[in-house]
Amino acid sequence: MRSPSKTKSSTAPAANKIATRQTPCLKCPLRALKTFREFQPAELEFVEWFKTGEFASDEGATILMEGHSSPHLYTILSGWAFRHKTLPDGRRQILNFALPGDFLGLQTSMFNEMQHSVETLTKTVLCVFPRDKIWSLYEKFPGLAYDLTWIAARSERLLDEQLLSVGRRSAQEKMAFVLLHLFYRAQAVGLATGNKVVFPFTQQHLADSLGLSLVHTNKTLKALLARKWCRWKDGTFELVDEAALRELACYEGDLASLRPLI
Amino acid sequence: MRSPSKTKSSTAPAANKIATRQTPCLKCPLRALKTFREFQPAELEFVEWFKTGEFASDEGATILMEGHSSPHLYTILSGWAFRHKTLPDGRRQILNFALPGDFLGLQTSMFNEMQHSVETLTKTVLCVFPRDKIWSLYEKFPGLAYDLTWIAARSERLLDEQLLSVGRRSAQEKMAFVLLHLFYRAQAVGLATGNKVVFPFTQQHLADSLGLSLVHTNKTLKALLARKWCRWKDGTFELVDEAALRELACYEGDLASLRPLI
DNA sequence: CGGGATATTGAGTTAGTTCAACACAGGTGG
DNA sequence: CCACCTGTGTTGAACTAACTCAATATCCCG
Repeated sequence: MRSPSKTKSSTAPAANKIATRQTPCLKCPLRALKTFREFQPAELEFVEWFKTGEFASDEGATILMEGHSSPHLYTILSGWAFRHKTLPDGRRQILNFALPGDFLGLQTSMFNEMQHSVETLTKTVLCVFPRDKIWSLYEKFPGLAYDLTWIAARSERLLDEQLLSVGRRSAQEKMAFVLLHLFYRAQAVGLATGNKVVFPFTQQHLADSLGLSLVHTNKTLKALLARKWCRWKDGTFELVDEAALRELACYEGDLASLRPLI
Repeated sequence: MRSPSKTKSSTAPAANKIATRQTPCLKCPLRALKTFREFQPAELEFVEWFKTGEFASDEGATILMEGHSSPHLYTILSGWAFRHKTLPDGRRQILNFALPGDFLGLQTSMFNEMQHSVETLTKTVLCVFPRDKIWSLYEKFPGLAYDLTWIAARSERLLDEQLLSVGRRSAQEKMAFVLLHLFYRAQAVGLATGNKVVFPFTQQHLADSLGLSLVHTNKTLKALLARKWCRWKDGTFELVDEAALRELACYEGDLASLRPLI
């Protein structure tokens, strides 16, 4: 049996929280991105009403916890986070990473209890929505309801891809795949500068995401970087030979279609 | 690199199809099960209208194909199927299994193109819904719209669990987990007789689901069966020591909550 | 009877794991 | 300012879970 990955979540449950209202949805910087679909004025007004505040969190904070429920749903306004599950002995699997524009806690509103945790990788600002208002969304704004289903279906799609990766790709392929995938996603929300993106996660996070041990993740990463198709130094990832990486990763879809932002 | 699992889908794309209307939703045998929530008369009437027919398929038939789109959504009325993805060189990952009451093809209605395939394991009867009618569901029946999101969130949950399994459980744990999981799901839709269920899949399917090779799957299964906590002979699975299996599998949730049936 | 799909088993190989040591950076308290 | 600590990254060595290859046994079906 594999030994648990002994990751200490550096900070204890969420520090510094601010619940002040700051960014009006109308001026949400994410809406400007061409990644997101445009809203009707009425929809926007509703979302404005739906949003009850913002939540600023430190890095390494646990936003939602496995086995607990939460009265809130969240959208990431800025920052990175990740969803994960752990086995009783501590082995951890990162399910996926969450970037600005991503929705968190849909399970909360559907099932009451979360079966995974969410932890931040950076300082993060979240838009907060009360789950008890969600029903009025379904009643009054079928377009937004459709969007919610769309969002859930999209996560499912990402998970499918991740599952294929963890189950059937070799370590090197997995590595190439995840780096490329995260690069594309970051790029889609405007986090890329040319072919560079700041990656806020550690090798331990990659290991837990890919289902590999830390040591082997390190060796695999080294081997991949030695190919010179990408660089990763001082927290910054740089894509050099996209085609070569895609080939290695068996990367097919682009997953970067137009999406809603609730 | 692992070699592709050379699985030949026995039958070519779907054989014998019958598109006659047979089971009125009102008398749907699945609705009788306590697993599914009750519908309002108006909802039922709508679903009746939404459903355009039934589709009877042979075993081993491909219902939906990766990279293609489909004008239909499906619900399984009877039979087993599975969703899967493949890499260019043929390595296959089974994403999950689908049982009666499960919804297929939500991705079709949200994204146009499927990124996974769906294949039957047994003779299967599917309820057919045209995707172009789905919008009226959102407009007129928020309750059903909510259900659709619920269904998508549930699949996500199952995938989370599956991902944890493939990424972090040992072969033996994976095996125990998947058998237990499928037993529970089959039981929930009335396919169990006492502690026995007919499992229609082969070891190759298990291998592709767990991310293991066929040979190792066989050896792992043998070793598990040698523990006498369950039996599997002539296609019938029998649960003997549930507690022991759960312990081995690190099985936690039950995933068998009340659900909608569209 | 022959062919195809499935299950089984043994033997050798390898990808990935575990253990252990060390290097480096940043942060803290004396 | 230094000593110390903790989180992160690196590397080598030994081990093992899982893989590949290959052969054989069944069974079902036409």
